[in-house]
Amino acid sequence: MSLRSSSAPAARRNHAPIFAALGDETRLLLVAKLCDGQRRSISDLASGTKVTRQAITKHLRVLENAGLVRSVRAGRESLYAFEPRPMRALQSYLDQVARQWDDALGRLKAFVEA
Amino acid sequence: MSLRSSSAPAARRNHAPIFAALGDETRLLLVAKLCDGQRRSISDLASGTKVTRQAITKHLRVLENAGLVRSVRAGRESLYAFEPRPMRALQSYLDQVARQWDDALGRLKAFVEA
DNA sequence: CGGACCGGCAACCATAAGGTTGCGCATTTC
DNA sequence: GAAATGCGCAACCTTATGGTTGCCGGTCCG
Repeated sequence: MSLRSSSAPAARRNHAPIFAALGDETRLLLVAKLCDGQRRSISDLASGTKVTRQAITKHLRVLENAGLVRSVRAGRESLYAFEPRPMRALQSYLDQVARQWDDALGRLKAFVEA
Repeated sequence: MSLRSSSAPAARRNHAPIFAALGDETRLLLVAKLCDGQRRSISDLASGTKVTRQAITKHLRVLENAGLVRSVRAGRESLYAFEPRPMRALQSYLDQVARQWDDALGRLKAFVEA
């Protein structure tokens, strides 16, 4: 399946927001903190960063809209947890691109050696 | 190696711009077109899209600054080629995160069954 | 009950991002 | 040489993004 087949545009439309959500240093930090499986509160996640709690809240919402984290309200605090599915989707997308590239190189090599 | 080890911040600083560069539908389309190994001119890449040539030029510059493509001037046209290294870096970063997540799940499972 | 803690909401600000139009300059092509 | 093609640059516009401050409502704990 080529990346330009009929289903590819949908794939791009789906993957672009996830890439965008990961395209920020602060959000990558949040993902790194959360992917150890622990649920964490906003204040917990904000401590140790240079920005305010509200900024972290905004970043968490971006991640949540991309499906990369999930939040549950627990008493007075809301706990965030990592959600692995979108990143697995990115992995297979990158694998597709890499495979396409390797195939192209393979054909070029075969052509040169012919 | 944990994602929060001393070298992890540098990794995030390096990877965030690449994720950001891929976080746009139009740029994902450009990457998909280019990862077949063919060099293409700007006008070529712009044909078939809904935006103007200048918009495509801007997107190509973003991709180039992220190291995802390389451009060579050839006569009156400038040809763009895919550059695989940054995406390979993203692959291993995503693999790291996934591994960390899987390890955490494994520990949780072991704890529950203990 | 009263204070401390957690978080949501709204307003606001500065800058970046994505896109357009217009123009000019090389390079091809006829 | 003249027309057409490919591109870069600059100006401009609109909206998104990342961040802040201030305030207010729950919730927990003494």
